[in-house]
Amino acid sequence: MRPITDLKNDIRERVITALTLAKSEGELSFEEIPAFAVEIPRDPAHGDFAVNAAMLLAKQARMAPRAIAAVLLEKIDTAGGYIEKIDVAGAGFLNFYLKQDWLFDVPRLVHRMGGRYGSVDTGAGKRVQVEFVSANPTGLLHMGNARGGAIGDSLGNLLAFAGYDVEKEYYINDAGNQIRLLGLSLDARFRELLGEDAVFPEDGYHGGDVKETARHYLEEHGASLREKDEEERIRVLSDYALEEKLGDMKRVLSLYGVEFDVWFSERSLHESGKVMAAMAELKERGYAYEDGGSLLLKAENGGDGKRSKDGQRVNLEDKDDVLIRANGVPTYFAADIAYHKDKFDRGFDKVINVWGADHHGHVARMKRAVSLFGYDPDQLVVILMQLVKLYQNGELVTMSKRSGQYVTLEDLIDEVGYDAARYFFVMRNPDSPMDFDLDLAKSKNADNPVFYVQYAHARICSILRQAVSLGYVLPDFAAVDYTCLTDPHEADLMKKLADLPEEIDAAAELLEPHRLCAYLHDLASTFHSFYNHCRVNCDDEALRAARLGLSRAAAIAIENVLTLLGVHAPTEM
RNA sequence: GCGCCAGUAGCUCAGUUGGAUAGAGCAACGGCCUUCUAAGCCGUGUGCCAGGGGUUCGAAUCCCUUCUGGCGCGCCA
Repeated sequence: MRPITDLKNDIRERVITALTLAKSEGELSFEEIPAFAVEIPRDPAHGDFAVNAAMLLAKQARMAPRAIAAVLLEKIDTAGGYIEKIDVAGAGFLNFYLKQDWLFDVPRLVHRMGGRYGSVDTGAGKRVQVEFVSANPTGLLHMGNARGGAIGDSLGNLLAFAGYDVEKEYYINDAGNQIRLLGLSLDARFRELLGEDAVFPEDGYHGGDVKETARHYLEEHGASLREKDEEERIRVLSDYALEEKLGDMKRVLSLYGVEFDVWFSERSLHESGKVMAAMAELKERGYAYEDGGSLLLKAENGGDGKRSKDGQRVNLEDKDDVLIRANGVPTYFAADIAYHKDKFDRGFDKVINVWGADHHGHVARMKRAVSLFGYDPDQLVVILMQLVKLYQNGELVTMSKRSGQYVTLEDLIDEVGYDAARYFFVMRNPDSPMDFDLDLAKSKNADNPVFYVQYAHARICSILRQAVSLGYVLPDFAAVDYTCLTDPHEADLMKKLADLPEEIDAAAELLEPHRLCAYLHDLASTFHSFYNHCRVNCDDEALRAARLGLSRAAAIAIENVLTLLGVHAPTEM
């Protein structure tokens, strides 16, 4: 049930009927009806809905847009009663002014649907996978992961609310060189702890967390590992670290309100033979070839391995990519190909990856790889997040795994709180680089927009408590008569509430959860304004019931959206 | 060199997938609580939407181009 969509469709039908009629009566001449828009004008003075059909038709019909609009104005059937009037305005807009009756159904609809209000069925049960965070288990979760976590989790919730069947997945990079390097780093720390003069690997992980892990292993299992050979030590220590670090990541992500449906292990792809099987298939299909013991993926444009003078790649389409090295070890690219093939083999209609912008060079290759297995590359969508820069005391905080100096997600949650962290990250368009001012975020003041929204919710809860404490009996809000809500502030709030399903639909289709924050701010603002102009707990019983119901409906909408964002809706502040 | 992303008010950013007079928060100033939460409301002003071309009834939005910044272009992941 979507009031605004229903109204738009109805207006659209009436305009199409009028166009057809005008054509058959010879008043307008055109081949086909253009794809015109029925939209809500920014300026309320331009009516409730505006139609731009006349402008789009001008060339075909060889008439001035306003003249066309004037014809349509005569032809549009306004029977049915909800159209107050139609005007021709501006360059040829048809502005529809509606009677307000439809608005009074909105609060009732909100109360009937409750926690489901705003949900739509656009997704029609299609299966969507959202993969995000997927941080390397060699370190701690950092600001980039925090941004990805907020965006990915909210996006997953949003898509589910829009009717998709959603799975959230975390890809564990538990194979490859980095894990070996982690093992070497751990081994060095382990032996240091035992008083040996261990050589720390050149590119090793210097983070204090690695030392901690080595110490934990020693405390738990003793020093006997020292007697084993190096490969054994590395294997045991890296396995131990993986378990510990993954457990810790799950703990922190849980603090952050992020839970995954599936934790998918890269290593399992290798061990099950899926990586090699995918490579064999590429070779069979003629997309890959062997060269000196290694396997290469043929480039799209012939693949002569062309490079510019400075030795750098000319462009992605011209260069063959290595899949399996001469020593038989598959590259990360090979594993990722197998991983994405596996995703689609699992039957998802759409696969969404949330990646850092530093991986953007990988996107085109991955889409192509997917297409080589016969899947539609458009079904793979990669959301690239620009990087997060941390500032403290006005200076850039550099983050480096090598140096081991970075602010972790857990630090952030401790300092700014769970709600603010989630909201702050999802609020911004992923395309924009983000400067995160730690001092600003730490200062728990009203600068943070999440408080503004939460305050509206808490305020409404307080009003309802007040009503009860005054001895008012709260009616069934789904059955209240709202026709007494004639103040413009009340109309604005009902309209804003009616808009939620449209916002959900748009945000889900565009994969842009940050739109929800903009909507929340608008809704909260509209409510605050209403609150300051209309006394809710007034003496008039009918008006009071309607205003309480309207307020409560606003609280439901706020809570529903905050829940999608993984943010609490406090009942008092 | 090639590619991706960005450039909008003093600052941080939106901008409903091409609509009418470009918006919000912060910051500044002035009003509003002896009745529902002042973390709020109301009011005051600020823009060569980076520059230049083009597309059309209409462009911050689409195309081309220049400039600036970020990020990539590996038998790392």
